Amino acid sequence: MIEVTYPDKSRRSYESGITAFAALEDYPLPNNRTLLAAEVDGVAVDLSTVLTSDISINPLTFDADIGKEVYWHTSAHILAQAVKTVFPTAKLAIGPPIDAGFYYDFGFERAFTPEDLDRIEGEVHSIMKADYPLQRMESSQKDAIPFFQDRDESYKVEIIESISDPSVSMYRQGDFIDLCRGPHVPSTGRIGAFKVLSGAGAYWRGDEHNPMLQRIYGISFPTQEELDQHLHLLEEAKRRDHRKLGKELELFSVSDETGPGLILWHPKGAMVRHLIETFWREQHLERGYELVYSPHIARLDLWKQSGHLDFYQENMFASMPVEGNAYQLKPMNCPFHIIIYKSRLRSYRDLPLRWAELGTVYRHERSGVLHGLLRVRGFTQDDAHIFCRPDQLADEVVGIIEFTFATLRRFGFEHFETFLSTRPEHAVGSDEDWQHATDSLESALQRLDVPYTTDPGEGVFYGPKIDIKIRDVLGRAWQCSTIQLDFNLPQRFGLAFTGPDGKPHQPIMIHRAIFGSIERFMGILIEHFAGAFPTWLAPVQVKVLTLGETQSSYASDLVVQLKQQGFRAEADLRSEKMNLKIREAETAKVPYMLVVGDREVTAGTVSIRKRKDGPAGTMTRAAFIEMLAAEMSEHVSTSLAPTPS
RNA sequence: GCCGGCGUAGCUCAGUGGUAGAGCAACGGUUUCGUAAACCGUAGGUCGGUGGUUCAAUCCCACUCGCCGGCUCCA
Repeated sequence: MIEVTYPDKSRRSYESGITAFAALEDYPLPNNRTLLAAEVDGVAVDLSTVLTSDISINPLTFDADIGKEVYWHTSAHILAQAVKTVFPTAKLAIGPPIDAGFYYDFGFERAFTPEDLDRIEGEVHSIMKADYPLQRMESSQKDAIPFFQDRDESYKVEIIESISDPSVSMYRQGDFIDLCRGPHVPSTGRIGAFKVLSGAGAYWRGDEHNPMLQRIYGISFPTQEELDQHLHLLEEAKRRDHRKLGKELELFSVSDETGPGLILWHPKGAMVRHLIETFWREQHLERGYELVYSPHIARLDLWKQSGHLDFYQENMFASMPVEGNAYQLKPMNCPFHIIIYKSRLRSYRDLPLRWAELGTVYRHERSGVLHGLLRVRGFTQDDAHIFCRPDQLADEVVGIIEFTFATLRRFGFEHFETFLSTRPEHAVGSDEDWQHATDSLESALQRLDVPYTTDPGEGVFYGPKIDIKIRDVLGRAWQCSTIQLDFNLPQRFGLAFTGPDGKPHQPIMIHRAIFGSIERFMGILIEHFAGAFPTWLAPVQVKVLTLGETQSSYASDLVVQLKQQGFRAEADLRSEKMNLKIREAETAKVPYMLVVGDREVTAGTVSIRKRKDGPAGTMTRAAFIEMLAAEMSEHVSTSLAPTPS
């Protein structure tokens, strides 16, 4: 007899040799989900797995992350089976689940066309309908290699040869057999709704020296409704694309004539950026930072000393000769702040020093990776460097984390994921330094009750770090904020402060950014708000719309009054119909439209229309200004909010 | 950088081996209008660039520039 423990802590005894399915058969599942697989002592397994000892078991459905992985992994196998049916010469590579869906890579002599994908999807549906059971088969490497050699599956052979375990597993569904660790759902009919999304090129094992494979992306869900919902989300993301909105709302552009990855900020986008930067500067001053500025180029020697020339050169633009000396366009701001630090002797009493700069840097990104505002070649980091004593480190990190979350919340983000990355294999700095630094980061997170995930070995070579990802309104995660400790640069530049003992000590350097890059953050903001910025960030907050010529002077006067109060207002005095003026103001995502006709002029009022909500009543000019000021003060620091009259 | 797709008016797009069209925008006029597109007219393009094939290229070919989707996630 064996004892099985369930997630609700209940226990049952069974004859040894029952399957996971039998143990879970009548266990209640939430949300009317189908049982897909099981987790036995924390390991995901097939439902057909035989249980022979005391274990704890957990049913896996689509609602669990691991359940989704299993589901999508099986879906990838179905995709592969379909491709092999339609194109028998395609070679199987790999087919893992990803964040949303899965892909499968194939070696094939040409790219798959949309027509190919349609045919493949048709075959996928008949495989689902056939409801083939997925059957696990164990094999030795010795047997598996010739098996896949016979089938001309050279990638699979290569994979088997790289596996250290002498035994491997394969899965069969119908006449399709794939090397696979598993687990899988019991049969192909368990997949409810399936969509082949797109094809793309991808290198074998992600290495550009390897052959290019043909990747097919897909997604599947238990129900058609969930699939439709997901496809709708993809459409929504497309609708919010910051590149599209950036053009429509005249925020920014990129021009062939200036070069790829270099952003031109148009007046409206520049206004939003100005508001963000002003807010940023004020917040830093309030929190005990000082502002610094540094030049865009520096002697190449500086970059030799910093080490960037050794380990970062491929991302740097080529240096330029100036009167016999080589100068370098900066890819980073840190060396400049370090030189400022070194400009005089520093006492332990001077620390911490917190220096912030909106520093514009230039990096040579490969042409294929450029993407709107999200991946560019010239961008402005909201950079800060903190120089502190080891005993100040934990408090500093706490301050930075608080500052970061407070700032991101101001921009409408509410969901975050925090990661702590520890020492990688190759690193500078002593074990004690790493230990102290990592402990400080960890204790700061714990003091603030921030939930976090540890990524062992994922730190940068010069120090451990905390990364914070934000989730936007569509649930997409974006990495923006980072807090990185650095043992390397202080050492390279010989930074020191004089301690109470009169001796020199090495300060700890913290690099940190909240937005990461202003360009990228604005791209994320545009998508998060779908271009409809909250009032405090809207480039135009109020548009006064006149019905006819007779209200022109009233409207112009009103705009002047609003501007005097610090609001961003414009008037539309054209002899156009009200419907058109409203349409254009709505399209431009202006938060407040003030309709002005003879009635309003006579009464000294404005008729308010709120963006998306429609007409919102009539009030006096003074009342409207007061309302607007009240709304602003809720969202903005004092100096950005206009004073109510 | 690599694979695939794409590049036609300011924007969104149609089109053909015989040197190009629509809607919107712009401009001129008419209209003075109450909560998401009034009407008429005018102008606007060496069809991304360079070279080649051809009697003839926006169309076919090569190169080049740019844009889009991808290129860690080890079965």
